[in-house]
Amino acid sequence: MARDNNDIKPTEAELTLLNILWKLGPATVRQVHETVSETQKTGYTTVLKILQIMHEKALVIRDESNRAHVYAAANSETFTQSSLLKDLVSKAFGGSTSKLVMRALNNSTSKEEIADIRQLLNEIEEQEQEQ
Amino acid sequence: MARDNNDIKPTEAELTLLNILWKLGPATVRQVHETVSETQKTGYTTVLKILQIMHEKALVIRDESNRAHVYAAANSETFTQSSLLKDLVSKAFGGSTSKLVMRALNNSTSKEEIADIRQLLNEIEEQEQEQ
DNA sequence: ATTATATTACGAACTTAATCGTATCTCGTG
DNA sequence: CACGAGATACGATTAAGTTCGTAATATAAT
Repeated sequence: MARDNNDIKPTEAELTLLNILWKLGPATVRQVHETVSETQKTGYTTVLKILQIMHEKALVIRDESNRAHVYAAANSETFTQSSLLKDLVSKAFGGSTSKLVMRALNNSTSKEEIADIRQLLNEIEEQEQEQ
Repeated sequence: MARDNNDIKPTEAELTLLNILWKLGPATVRQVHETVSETQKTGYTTVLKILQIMHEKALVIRDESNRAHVYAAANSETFTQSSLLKDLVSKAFGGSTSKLVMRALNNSTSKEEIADIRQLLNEIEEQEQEQ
């Protein structure tokens, strides 16, 4: 009742690699490892292994036509962000997205951010009007 | 660099029990187990064990003055929600709270919720004015 | 006091995640 | 064609999380 095709929650290490793949686009293990090494010390084979596991879980796709396989995120960053948010909403906010939003807003938001969010609220309401 | 006194991230099972404790207030293992049993089939000693581990981690406090220990969440629901949000913002939204908020708003929000959020934005801006 | 009952404590089993060393494979170059 | 560099595959290890059975303990009832 939650382990469907497209809704496997990435682990922490997996999310780190997904962030890199979203930034780089399709990339080899070597490229991913180089990028991850900028901020952490992690062995090459560790990165390889995690990418292989992610492939089994269908979190990434890979092109095996060349000797160095090329990995790419299976889902968009937006999609994954939404999944993670839904998960958190259901587990820590009693299913209420607006509660989550309000809690987040109380944490930290600058004037510009508030303006951006107001703008977005307007757009959402306009869209609803049209339907 | 993230494992301070008050910022241990509860696991999934732990969060389930915290939700119950926030709802019930201070409660015995039996009470927690009864509540959790409404939605899942979980053994009594499983609940006990998790609460004991949470006590070691200081996620809960307990009153041992009676035979049946009374457990209570160590941190408020609000505090924990904020912690979880900060964690998610840093791991999946590049540190941008407003990106998270906008993604959440795009997911699902009713007219009333939008109104509530607008209200909150106003209040936040007023507060900033005063400072 | 003895027994029954409810509770905590302890520890084992199983799973998943994360890490890495070693073995194996592939391909371009001499 | 042999070799070496660079790649993948495989398996072992460690740690954390989850679950629960059994032992030990404390309280209440007979």
